[in-house]
Amino acid sequence: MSADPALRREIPDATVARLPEYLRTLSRLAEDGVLSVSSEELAAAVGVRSAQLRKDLSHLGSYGVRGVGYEVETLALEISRALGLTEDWPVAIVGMGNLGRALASYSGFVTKGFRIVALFDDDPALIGERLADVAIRPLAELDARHAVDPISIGVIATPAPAAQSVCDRLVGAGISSILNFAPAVLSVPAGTDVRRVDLSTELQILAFHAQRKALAAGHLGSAVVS
Amino acid sequence: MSADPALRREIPDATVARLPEYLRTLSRLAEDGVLSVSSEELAAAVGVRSAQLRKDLSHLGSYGVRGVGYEVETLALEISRALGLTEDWPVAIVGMGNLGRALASYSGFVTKGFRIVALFDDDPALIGERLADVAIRPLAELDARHAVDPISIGVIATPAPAAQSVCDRLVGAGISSILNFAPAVLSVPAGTDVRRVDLSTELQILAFHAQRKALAAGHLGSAVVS
DNA sequence: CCCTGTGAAATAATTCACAGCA
DNA sequence: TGCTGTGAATTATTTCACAGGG
Repeated sequence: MSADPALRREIPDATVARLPEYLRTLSRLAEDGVLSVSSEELAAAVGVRSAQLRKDLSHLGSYGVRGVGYEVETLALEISRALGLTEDWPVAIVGMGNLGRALASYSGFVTKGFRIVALFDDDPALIGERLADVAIRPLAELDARHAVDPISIGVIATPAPAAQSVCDRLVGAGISSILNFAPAVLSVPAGTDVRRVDLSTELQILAFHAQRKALAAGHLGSAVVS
Repeated sequence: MSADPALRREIPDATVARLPEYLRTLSRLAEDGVLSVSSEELAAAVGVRSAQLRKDLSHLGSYGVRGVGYEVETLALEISRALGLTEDWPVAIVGMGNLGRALASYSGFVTKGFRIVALFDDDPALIGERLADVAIRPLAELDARHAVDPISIGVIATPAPAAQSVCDRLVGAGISSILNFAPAVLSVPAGTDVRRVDLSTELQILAFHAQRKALAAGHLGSAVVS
């Protein structure tokens, strides 16, 4: 009589950000033949505290068994459902350079419910090449392709200068969920959801931590001169 | 008489996570010839609130001018310094498939103070090939390479099955900062800093938002049946 | 004035600690 | 008994709102 708790209640952003990680670890456990895990075990495998894991999962509903733990298969399915991965998400990737190719063959894309249905690039030398069973087509065919068989998510993997114009084409075709790997900030009309992945952000944060460690360890800062 | 405020005080993680984005936007403004910005303008360009921007920057020190704003160049330099990007970070990339190649040529790596000094892959067909002015070498040469000219950060861009053994080699060579793009959770000794980038996480979060929007808009969940 | 930098207030996220069920 | 699920306490982050310098 009521919809999925995962969809009714507000799930905190911080929790949503961790769900993919839980799902990934559960998938690994399932591959290893593990049938059941306690919050303590799963939390350790993921690298969070068990209380946080339980609190996070409580936002999706009650899928554990008191005194026992969680059934791996069931929990993985419920997290998938909460994330929307049980729906069909036809994905198009634009830009078939090294990054686009890496994404097209990235195991996490294919195994997690995303269906790569179209690959676009305007380089004539690449047109017709097949990757992951999909032929590369020129971007001019986007609208026709979208009309025949709608695309839910567009992934931009072009160099930065092309990103905005590609984005405009995607939006123009009616695609409102866009994942942008190009190092460019895109402007889009309201109602379009753009997320950007910057491959160097984590490297910069790693440098920050390395610097702190170096300072704490040996040569303490530039000056503790009196 | 005291070290850099950026390095003395504790900078909140949430702030550190946003600094690369501020820096990127400032770089773009600098390219466009903008000399000065107010917190209001910069915050709008980045997509955060001006109060948050000012609070974040206050953790690094006082680099603004009251009544005027921030000098773009100066602020970019101070953020770079806080992140440790004014230090030299020699980076090695292991795994020269599509992802490794994409990373080697990723503009964000090179322009943000990271120096790619070594590329490794064990595929004999790739040995000797040059990318971004660096020749691909077999991983067996890691220790020798590290001894001659130390590597600060190792980037793993191999398929998942190879990731743990590559990681062990990096750690064995004495590299304690590792960025892992392989879809695998790595175990490392204490003192090693590993950060993982999962290319599908953001796609999953995008699907989550798309699902919510779909539910809110039209067909409201599976049941609001009385 | 205008805009920064920052205490104080409000909100969000995490952790604790235990009630309650299998 | 063992472990989940969750209120309550704690801690972190964000936002407000304004003092104060240029």
